[in-house]
Amino acid sequence: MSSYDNTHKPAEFSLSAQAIAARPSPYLDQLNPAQRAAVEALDGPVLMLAGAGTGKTKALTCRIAHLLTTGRARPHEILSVTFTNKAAREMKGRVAELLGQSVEGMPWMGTFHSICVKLLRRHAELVGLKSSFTILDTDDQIRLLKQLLVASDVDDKRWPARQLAGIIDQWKNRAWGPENVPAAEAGAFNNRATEFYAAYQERLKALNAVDFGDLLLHVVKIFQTQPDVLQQYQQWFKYILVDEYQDTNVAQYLWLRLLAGGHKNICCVGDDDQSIYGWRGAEVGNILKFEKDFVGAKIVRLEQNYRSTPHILAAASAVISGNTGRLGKELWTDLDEGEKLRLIGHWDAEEEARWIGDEIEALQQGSRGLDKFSPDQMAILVRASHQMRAFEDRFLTIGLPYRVIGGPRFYERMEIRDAMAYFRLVCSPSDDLAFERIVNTPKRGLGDKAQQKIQSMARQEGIALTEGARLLLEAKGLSGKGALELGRLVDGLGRWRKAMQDQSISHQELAEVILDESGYTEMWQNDKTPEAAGRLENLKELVKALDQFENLQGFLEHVSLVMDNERDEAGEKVSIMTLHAAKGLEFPAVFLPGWEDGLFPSQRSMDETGQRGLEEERRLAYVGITRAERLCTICFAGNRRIFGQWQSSMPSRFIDELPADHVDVLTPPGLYGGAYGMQSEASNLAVDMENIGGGYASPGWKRLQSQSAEPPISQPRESAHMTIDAVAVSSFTIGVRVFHQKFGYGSVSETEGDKLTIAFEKAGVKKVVSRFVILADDVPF
DNA sequence: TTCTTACTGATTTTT
DNA sequence: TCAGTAAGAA
Repeated sequence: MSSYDNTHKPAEFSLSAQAIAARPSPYLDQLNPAQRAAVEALDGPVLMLAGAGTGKTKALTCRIAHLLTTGRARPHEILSVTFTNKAAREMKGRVAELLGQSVEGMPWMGTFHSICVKLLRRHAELVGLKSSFTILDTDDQIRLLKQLLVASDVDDKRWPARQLAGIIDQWKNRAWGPENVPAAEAGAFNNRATEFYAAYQERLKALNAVDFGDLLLHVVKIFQTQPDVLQQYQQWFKYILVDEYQDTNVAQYLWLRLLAGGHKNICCVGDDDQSIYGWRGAEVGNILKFEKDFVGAKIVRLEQNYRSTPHILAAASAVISGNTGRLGKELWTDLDEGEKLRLIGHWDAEEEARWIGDEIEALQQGSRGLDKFSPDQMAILVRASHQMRAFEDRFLTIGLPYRVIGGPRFYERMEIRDAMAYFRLVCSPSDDLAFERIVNTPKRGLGDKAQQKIQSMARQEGIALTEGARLLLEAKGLSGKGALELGRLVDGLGRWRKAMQDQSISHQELAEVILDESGYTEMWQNDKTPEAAGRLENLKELVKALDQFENLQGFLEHVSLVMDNERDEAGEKVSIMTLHAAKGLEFPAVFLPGWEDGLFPSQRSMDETGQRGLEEERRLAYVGITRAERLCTICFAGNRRIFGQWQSSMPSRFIDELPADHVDVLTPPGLYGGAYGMQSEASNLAVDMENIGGGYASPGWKRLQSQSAEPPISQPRESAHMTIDAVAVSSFTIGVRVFHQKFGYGSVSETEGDKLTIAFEKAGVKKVVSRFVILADDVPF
């Protein structure tokens, strides 16, 4: 049967286990040699370097199946960690499929966070918490910090709570407690970050609450300080599997190291080339130094790609080869050659969106000489979400069905969070954060002053806000509408709580009653904004989701970690998403717009983390290209409106890194078709392309572009030739009348280097780079 | 207290 | 550009 090394068999390899092991393992036959090696190397540390599209999940799930089938471990002895709930679900499903039975018995398959919740609920008292602790999300976290800042008289304009939250998160990612922050880092936030960090942790403890970072950190702390507890789990988890290891942060790394310290059977799967979450604390270093951390580690490379054509792989490999310090992989495929990548430049983002829209329609019809692609086989992957708008606008006008993936998660929506705050308050009346959130939502006439009275009453008596409110009412500390409404709220909370305890109605009905009687539903019904209907819809969905849980309590415990945005909108639609959201997905045809320096690679990335940032951007490019199965189209635009300002840019330096042999350069029809009335002579392609971005001097682009034998798609219709004059900067002085391609006529009102402020007759006052306007007198008519 | 208007400042976002 | 917030008006 399998070929694993017998000398590594555990001593307690019992007869029954052997009998189980004798069962056939047909799944092994579906694996290629590398995958099979990764599956069969069961003992000791293993690093599975799985390139994009190499069947990583298959190997991982087969490994679990193999552990079970060979009797190495029982389902509850395998710790299997992923980053997302989606990945965990998929893994569960696929293991079940392999084994032909459900894996309900794998309680330790889940996300880092969900597993930590489970551990922390068991051992909460060891870090001074009660096991009923609540989990705060980013929103609660920021509001809490804001309170601390206000209490310390910090101007939260100069020092926003959001920024402090970011700093604390980063520190938690690196497993630094308030005492451990290195002196070199402590200068952040006006030298007060550590101080507020400590205060924040105090406050969390008082509220019996944790944030996402704490979930890991507390567990690590327990493991570090309670050897007996650690040992118990080290022995319990015979085998550990980790997905997306390149995305682990320091805290997660420590957690894994501690847990793997016993049996040392840890298998980490990842791809250093797909590490794109460095800005969130992920440490590529973790995967790079795996061999050092886990002595005797076996490294298996999965390099056969089943997803993409050779052209696509060649392009991806060429781009990623620009990075240093890689573990190194060479993807290959035995698929047919397929289409080269396509590269095309446009005048601006609208033109880019128009062209991609047209192209998608053409591909649907099969009129590009290729197979037909249905809309759901095509995706547009952008660097930044603001790029999506142009596509949405365009697709709406041409009636192309699309779906945006990503965006705010379900449970992050305002209405869901409000509703949950009500539920929280009913379940635990001392949840002050929840109380603050909903006292005046819907509007009850309880403004700052009334809320302060409640606060001071509660603080005086050392009680929760709900109680404080009750006392305040009894003491007649409020009057008028506010008093009446607050009374109704307090009564309501008591009534709902009682109903919950009596179990007189189902928890679903209770939820509806709460939302109705509190006036929350009504608030949205009376709302005239276009979103209101959707919000009511979401609330309905929330109530529906309750039926998967025993009671409100159970729902609240899981919801913050488990509810995601998996709305599988039916229908064939083109997907629009960020490159980050696309990781792990694949599409037959992929469009990668916005490949311009400054946008992609993002200027900010490069400014903030320099070379490291650039390399992460390059990995993002690699992720983007490798999403494509058969057709990959890269676009860039010469001009883009960013924050309302027109900016021109150079094609991305990553375009220079594309291998010319694998790329077709297309000619944008808009240049000739006169979408903007701009005409040029067909033979003048090079000149015009230079003008698009304002002097495209990038050598790679010139090289690619000169190779292109592609004739113009459409011929000039009119003879009027407009030259964009790049040397005329000096002739733009204040008061001069000028003409701009897009904005029309206007007069210069200010000059600043090569930037002009122009009052356009139709388009209003704009700042424009001088090379995009010409003197009105020179307009050839 | 709440509604309105002016201002500011802005990637990526698994949990 | 536009969303989210902060200070002023009813």
